[in-house]
Amino acid sequence: MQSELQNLIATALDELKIGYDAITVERTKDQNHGDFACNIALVLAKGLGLKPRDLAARIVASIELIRERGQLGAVGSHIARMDIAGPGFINFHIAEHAYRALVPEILRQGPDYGRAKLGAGRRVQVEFVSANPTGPLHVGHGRGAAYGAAVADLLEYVGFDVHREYYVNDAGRQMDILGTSVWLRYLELCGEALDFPSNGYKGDYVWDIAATLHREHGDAYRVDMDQVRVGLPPDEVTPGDGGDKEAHIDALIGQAKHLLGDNRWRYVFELGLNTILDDIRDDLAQFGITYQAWFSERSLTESGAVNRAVERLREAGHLYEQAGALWFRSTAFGDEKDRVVVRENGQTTYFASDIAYHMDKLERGFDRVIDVWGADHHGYVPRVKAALSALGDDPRRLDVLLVQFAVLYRSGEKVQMSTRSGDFVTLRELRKEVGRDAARYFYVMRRCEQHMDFDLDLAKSQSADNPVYYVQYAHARVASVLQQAAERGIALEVRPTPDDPRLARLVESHEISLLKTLARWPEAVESAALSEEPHQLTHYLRELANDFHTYYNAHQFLVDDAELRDARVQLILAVRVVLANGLNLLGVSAPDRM
RNA sequence: GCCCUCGUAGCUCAGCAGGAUAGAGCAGCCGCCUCCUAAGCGGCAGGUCACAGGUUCAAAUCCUGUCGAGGGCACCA
Repeated sequence: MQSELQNLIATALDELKIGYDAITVERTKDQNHGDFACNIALVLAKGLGLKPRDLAARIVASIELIRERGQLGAVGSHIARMDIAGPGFINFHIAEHAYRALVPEILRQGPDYGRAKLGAGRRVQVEFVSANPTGPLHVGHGRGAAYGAAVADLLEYVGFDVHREYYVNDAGRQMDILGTSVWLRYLELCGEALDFPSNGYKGDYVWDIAATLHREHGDAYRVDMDQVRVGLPPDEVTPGDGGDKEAHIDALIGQAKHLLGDNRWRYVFELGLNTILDDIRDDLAQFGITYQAWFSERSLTESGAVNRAVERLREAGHLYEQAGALWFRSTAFGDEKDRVVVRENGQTTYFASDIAYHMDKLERGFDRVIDVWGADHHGYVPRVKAALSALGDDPRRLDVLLVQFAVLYRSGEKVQMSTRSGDFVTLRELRKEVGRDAARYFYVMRRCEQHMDFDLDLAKSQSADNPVYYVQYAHARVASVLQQAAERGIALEVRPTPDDPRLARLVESHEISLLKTLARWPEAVESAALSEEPHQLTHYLRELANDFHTYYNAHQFLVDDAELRDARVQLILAVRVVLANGLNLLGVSAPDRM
């Protein structure tokens, strides 16, 4: 509709021999301004030395002329009226019959109503969550999960070929700390007395993994604590007690690797990694999120991709040595400071892996690559983009979406969290407490760059205040009406046929406004997808549900007049289709009964 | 100190590739079930769009500065 109007105005301007750059046609905010508005007269008036309203009048007159010549086609009959308003806007009023014709169309398309081909099959990779497998997902990851999944699903819906990926940080010091934590808990289960390191992972899940090791392998991994303690620098138990928790945990990792030997260390390490990864995978699946790939960081080293990336940077002349380390001159590409890629000890950094990973992504041929990261990683964006530029790639192919933290509130109180101490709310606990639907919906209600207050009490409440139930209830109500019809033995004739004359019976203001809202759905999807803002969907759905509830309260659907009844039922069936499509895109169920 | 994000109604937030009288949900007040689920609907009230400049036909929206909130500035991941 919008593009048809744009073409129409373009034709009129050509006719008037007026040049222009772009024509914007927008939905109006105010019903009194019609359905669509165009500001072209305001934009062009000054250059032409005309008053905006006069120019607008000439454009409208030109359109009328074209219409009289019968050169407008279908659009011509869709425009009921054109007004010149305010400072010089041209307002278009769309005929009601154009809206009514949408009902059979929506019913015919069903789950595909709103689907688009904008992406034209272009390949997009969306990487999201990618939390370190050092513990279960917590509520912070939940937001990235819900948001990333919604963006991916939206892009797919508008025609992109979407590849969802989870980057598994299965290498590095944090994983070593996890392996060591598991082993120490295991030693405790074996009866060894020890002071658990302040920097170790203290969550109960570490005990669980240790218990598995103990149950399946008895004392096979046991080492005398006196041996472990040899040469161990003191831990920092309370701040300022002279200990060093970093040095302490690093020494413990060294002891674990040394005392267990390669094979046994590897086993403990893998047990921890795999147990947690399985848990994360299961957790996300129950949250309605599945991936096309789980990409291992270690595989980048093993396949030689990391070395290859470093080599490419070296060949391009972007590396230099200093203080025994190899640095990437990222400042040449807008970063704040240069970054180390190979450490003094010869090990590559996490950043080097990330360069290799992003290089790999682009080599795999994705037209676009989207990373969903926590906002705490924002400082990381310039250096990754710098690396892509240095490799000769276009950094604009990478889009990094930063998700702000979610702060939980319970009875008005902020819920405190800290990963390391094990004192955090897991995603699993959140799902258990508020349910998958509420969690998925609440997480995407806000723009991702907006700090979010997650009100647990509201998410749990089965009341009108809860926006999820509000939308789901509208869906359930439609089902309920059908149920009623069946119980009363009313035979509904609601198979969609084009030009169904009975639809002309939809004349109430509630019906017209509902039709207009339904017509906006494809635009809402397109806008939400292209701007990567699923919250636009939640706003749209609330509006649609509100229009429906208002209609429900104002009019009876199952009336005696069969024509009117069938027309109304078709309308609410169309509402059900759109509600279901919207909820489905957000990973929320569309129940028939509540 | 430098960088990023944010500041809109009592609260939580939309609106921000400039557009017409700044919207919604909670909370508050007043109404609506002999009728398809009241998990619903209608109405009233509520604003210096943090502040100060600038850009222009037009600024909550763009630019600069100030103040405030959060985050980031590792040879950690």
